[in-house]
Amino acid sequence: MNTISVLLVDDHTVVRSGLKALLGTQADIAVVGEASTGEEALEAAQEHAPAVVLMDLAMGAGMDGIEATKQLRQRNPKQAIIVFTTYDSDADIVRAVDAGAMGYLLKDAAPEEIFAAVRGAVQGKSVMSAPVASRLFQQLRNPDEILTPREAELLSLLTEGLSNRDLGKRLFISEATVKTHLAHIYAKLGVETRAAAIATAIRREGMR
Amino acid sequence: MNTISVLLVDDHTVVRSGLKALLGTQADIAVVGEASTGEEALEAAQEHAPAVVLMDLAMGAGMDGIEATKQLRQRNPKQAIIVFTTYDSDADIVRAVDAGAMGYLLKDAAPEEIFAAVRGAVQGKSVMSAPVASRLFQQLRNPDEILTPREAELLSLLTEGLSNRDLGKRLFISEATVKTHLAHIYAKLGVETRAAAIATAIRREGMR
DNA sequence: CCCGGTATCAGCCAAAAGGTGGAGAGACCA
DNA sequence: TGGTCTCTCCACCTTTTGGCTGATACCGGG
Repeated sequence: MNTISVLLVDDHTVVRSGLKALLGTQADIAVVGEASTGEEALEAAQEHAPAVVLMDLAMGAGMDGIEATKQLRQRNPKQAIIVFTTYDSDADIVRAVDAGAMGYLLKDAAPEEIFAAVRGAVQGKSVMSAPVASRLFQQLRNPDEILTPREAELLSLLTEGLSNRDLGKRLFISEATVKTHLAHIYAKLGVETRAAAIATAIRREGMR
Repeated sequence: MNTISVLLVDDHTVVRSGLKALLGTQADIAVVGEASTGEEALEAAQEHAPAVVLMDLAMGAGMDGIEATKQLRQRNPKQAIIVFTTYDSDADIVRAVDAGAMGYLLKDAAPEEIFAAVRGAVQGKSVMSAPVASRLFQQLRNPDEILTPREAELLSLLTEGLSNRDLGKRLFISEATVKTHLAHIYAKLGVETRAAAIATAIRREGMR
């Protein structure tokens, strides 16, 4: 069996060395490079031609993991990329899949899960952590919850704490229209108040 | 020079092994134990009597890092504990200091920073990452913004999207009292609506 | 060509939230 | 002991939100 070459992309030193140590225990897996930013990842991929890229989404500065994933796939459509990140937000999962990620692991994944994901990726298999799979499933099962572009725009402004009047001014629509959109958003999110909408929006689009 | 014994507490396998590898490069530092939950941390500290504990705040399940820190200090007031976590939230920093943490590092800290923190901790020195220090400074400079315990409690429930009535029921106080607290919170946070309060609260207490 | 989805707007009414001002009780500290 | 902080509560009033119903207009697919 060929050994699988892996490129690590993460801005946290400890995470990189942890992954390296972990993957080093496997005879058929070898870390051939590391990068701490999206830009470095592109260079390193060019240089080492890794079979699999383990990619963090949140990079301290510069190009983020999603963008790096897109560009890597653009340059080499066969490149296998596994997202390896801390939080599982609906938005990130969808964006990662769109960008062309083969798998989506959370950082608290068990070592076996990580090994399986790396081995699966070279065979074209998708592996993802259970919570991620569950969320993806939810997304597919609840198409009701997908907001229209306008609604999403409004929701995003809503999380800034704006009032209906301000939302109207900002979007050049009447307060009545704002209320209509909000009612739809509440229904889709399954909440009754703007407070709850903001809470779910911020939490699901990003963290925890 | 004596070698410094260190206990690692983090629910992420990769973070633990990364730290272990990193600290292993230093002749005067030795990892004597690992724990993935607060409960395990207490046991391990009892068993290994480490000079320094590196503690993650967010533990997947069970006792969190703050609570574990408190209890460790209670059992051994001289125990040096360094918080080592991903995000730097104002609330967490204050709570960690209250709980008795000696230092506060972010996970993207440079290796040298981590070594310095460990070495400093055994000498009673506090070391913290620059962003953390900056936030602490802000806290001290803006005492207006520090919420009372009750207000903080209310704010945290507020971010769940509860109504005033529900807040009252949950905290066993009248709706009038809820409104009073909210008015104070708004003033301290510099916002005018609950929506904005939730937005700032969630954003500042936790995530980027 | 009609239908479903989207985006826009209106009016009405009830409920919730916010602003103002005041007040009493307990804790803590100088 | 007097002052300050915190937590609790009240009344009154205005503004904001949310629920409901209904309407117009555009667009794209069947």
